[in-house]
Amino acid sequence: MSQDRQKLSSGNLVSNKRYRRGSGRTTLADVAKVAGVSAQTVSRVLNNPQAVPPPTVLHVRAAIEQLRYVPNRIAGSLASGRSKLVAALVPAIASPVFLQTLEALTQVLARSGYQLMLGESGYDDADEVQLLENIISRGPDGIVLTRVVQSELARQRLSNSGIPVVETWDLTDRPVDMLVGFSHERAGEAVADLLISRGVRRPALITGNDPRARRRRDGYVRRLVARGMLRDIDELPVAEVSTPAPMGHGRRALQALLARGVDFDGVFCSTDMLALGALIEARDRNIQVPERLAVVGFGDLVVAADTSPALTTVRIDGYKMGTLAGQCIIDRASGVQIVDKTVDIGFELVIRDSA
Amino acid sequence: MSQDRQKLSSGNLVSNKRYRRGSGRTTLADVAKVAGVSAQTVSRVLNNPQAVPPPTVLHVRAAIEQLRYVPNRIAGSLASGRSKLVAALVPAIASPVFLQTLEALTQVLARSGYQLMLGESGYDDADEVQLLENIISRGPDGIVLTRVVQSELARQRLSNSGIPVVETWDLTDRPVDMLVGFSHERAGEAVADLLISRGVRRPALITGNDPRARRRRDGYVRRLVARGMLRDIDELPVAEVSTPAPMGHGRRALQALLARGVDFDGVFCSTDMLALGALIEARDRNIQVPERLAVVGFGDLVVAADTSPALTTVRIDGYKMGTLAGQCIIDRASGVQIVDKTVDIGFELVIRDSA
DNA sequence: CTGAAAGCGCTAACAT
DNA sequence: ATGTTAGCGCTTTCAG
Repeated sequence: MSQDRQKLSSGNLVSNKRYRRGSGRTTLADVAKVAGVSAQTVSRVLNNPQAVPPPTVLHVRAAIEQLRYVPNRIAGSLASGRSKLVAALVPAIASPVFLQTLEALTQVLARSGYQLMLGESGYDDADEVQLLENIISRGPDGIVLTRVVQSELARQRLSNSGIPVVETWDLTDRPVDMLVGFSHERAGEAVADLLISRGVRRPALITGNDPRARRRRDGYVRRLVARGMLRDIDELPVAEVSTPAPMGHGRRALQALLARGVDFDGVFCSTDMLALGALIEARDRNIQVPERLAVVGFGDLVVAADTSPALTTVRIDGYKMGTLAGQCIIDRASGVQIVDKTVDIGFELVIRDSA
Repeated sequence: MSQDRQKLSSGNLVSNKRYRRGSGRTTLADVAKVAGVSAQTVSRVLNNPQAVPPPTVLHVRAAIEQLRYVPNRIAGSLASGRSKLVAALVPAIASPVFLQTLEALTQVLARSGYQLMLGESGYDDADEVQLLENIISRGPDGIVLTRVVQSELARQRLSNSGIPVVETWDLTDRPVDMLVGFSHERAGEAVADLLISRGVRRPALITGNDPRARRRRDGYVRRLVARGMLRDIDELPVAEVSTPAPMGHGRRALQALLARGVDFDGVFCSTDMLALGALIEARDRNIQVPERLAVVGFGDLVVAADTSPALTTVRIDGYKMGTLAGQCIIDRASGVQIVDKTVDIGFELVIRDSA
């Protein structure tokens, strides 16, 4: 299979220094030799077959089969400057929130021959820069972030790299590059309005402690105050848990709220996971939902439709965000001019039975 | 910043052909020039600093900072034959089952400077070979599969590639290379025993249709037959749903089973998701769990502990599998001899309230 | 401890 | 339509 490598074997008149040889794996050159064409032609068959007459294509393909040749894309990437790799960064892999986005992204990208590189950024900004530098050094053709870039240094590194960047799951006035997201503040406001319209008089809040949950809280509180339900945030019964919060935290948060003895008849949970926990806890305590307690979640996880009572929540189309983000990068790679570098995909209230 | 590139600028006496130049980005050579050392020394500072005297290290690091140099690992990978990339393949990204494995993997790998490449294999074997070839062509230093390799062709391609492979979440007599998993048959058997020991007389089954769920079913049925609970599988009330199955499928599967009018007092659900759905449906219909219906899940998702009643299930340590798989690859990369190429991490029955 | 040379396997640019 | 040449940016090898 690789006994055909002998270039330089007798040449090199200067000395008999023995510099390293190939890895022994089959290369383009091997295929070219067997097929009786140049390496370039093999490369064309692989990357741009319509530039080669069909008989030649067939012939070369036969040689590829025969040698079981697998191209080395690392070499290809170095030569071409394109890696066909896209990096995605999520705060926490185990969090179900970004799964649909990731799945959509993987699928759009796969269709165009891209592969996904996954990184975990955490919720804090500890080594944002370092992680990004590691990613950049691997030369992806695009970077998708499921959050907005935090530090100024990170944003500089990103734009210096020249790599297309898509920030998602949030909105900002100063995107690094492209942006596909929605307003957490407005989502919070919408939930406040909803609860009020459902006759809730004394709203409460169960929330994660990440920046985006805080902004949902801010929108929620602002609107509650604006509509005269509260004087300020100190009047709101709040249970804060650390992100990412599993369902159990929702149960215990509702317990904690109840234990305070303050009366409330509606609760906005900053994630569906928390809401699910609240729902279970309420049921266990025979608190009627939504009659005695209205519960609203956020995210519209797949499970939300099948809880009992079915969860009223804010639908975020993670799938769409992933698809759009992937499309942005593919478009950019193929030189398409992106007109709207910022897309607000909005959100949607899904009224089910819990509020 | 990159005005220092002039090698060949006046040379090249033969002709003035203008072949492509560099990308314009800062390279190792640029740093070397600024620091007044050779490229080699800069490379050493980056990859093996203890081989360079501290003052030189500092000096070179300053130049790196000054130029905001980010190494090009693609070039490094090509030259060294090591990419510091590890590929992971999961059947479905949106499935919560493999999340812990993925997270653990990402974390162990990140600690050693590796980055994860993620691929979605699907549950069927449609283009296993093609996907693998795509992965292999990117030269990962390891491949982690969250299933056992199906086709003979795929297994050949993998072993020919010479890349370390870890299959996980299953057991087989013929692993491609390394294996970290557990026996689905035995898990099924254990559930049968558990249900019987809890006084269940007429067991039922809600199951996904993927190969591994089938093997859990096989173990379950075999044991039930062996213990005289059934004559054969046809006597078992079974609801089969397609994998990956969201919670709603569990609700509807229980409905379907109930609608048949056949009596049963215990049900093994092939995933926790299905069990959660069954639990909700049972509660909605006022079927007491576990008194009138014992429910057992599989997987021990984080939520399982916080349902009501808390879910009795089979605990699979996905985190451990991910950690071990990552370790296998790191060890292999550092030349450590792996003694046990197959590790059975087993499983554990977690008895809670639902059975 | 440091540097020069060679080459990793491929593709872009140019020439035919 | 196909081949030739140079070079992508780094690391390995070898020599000082």
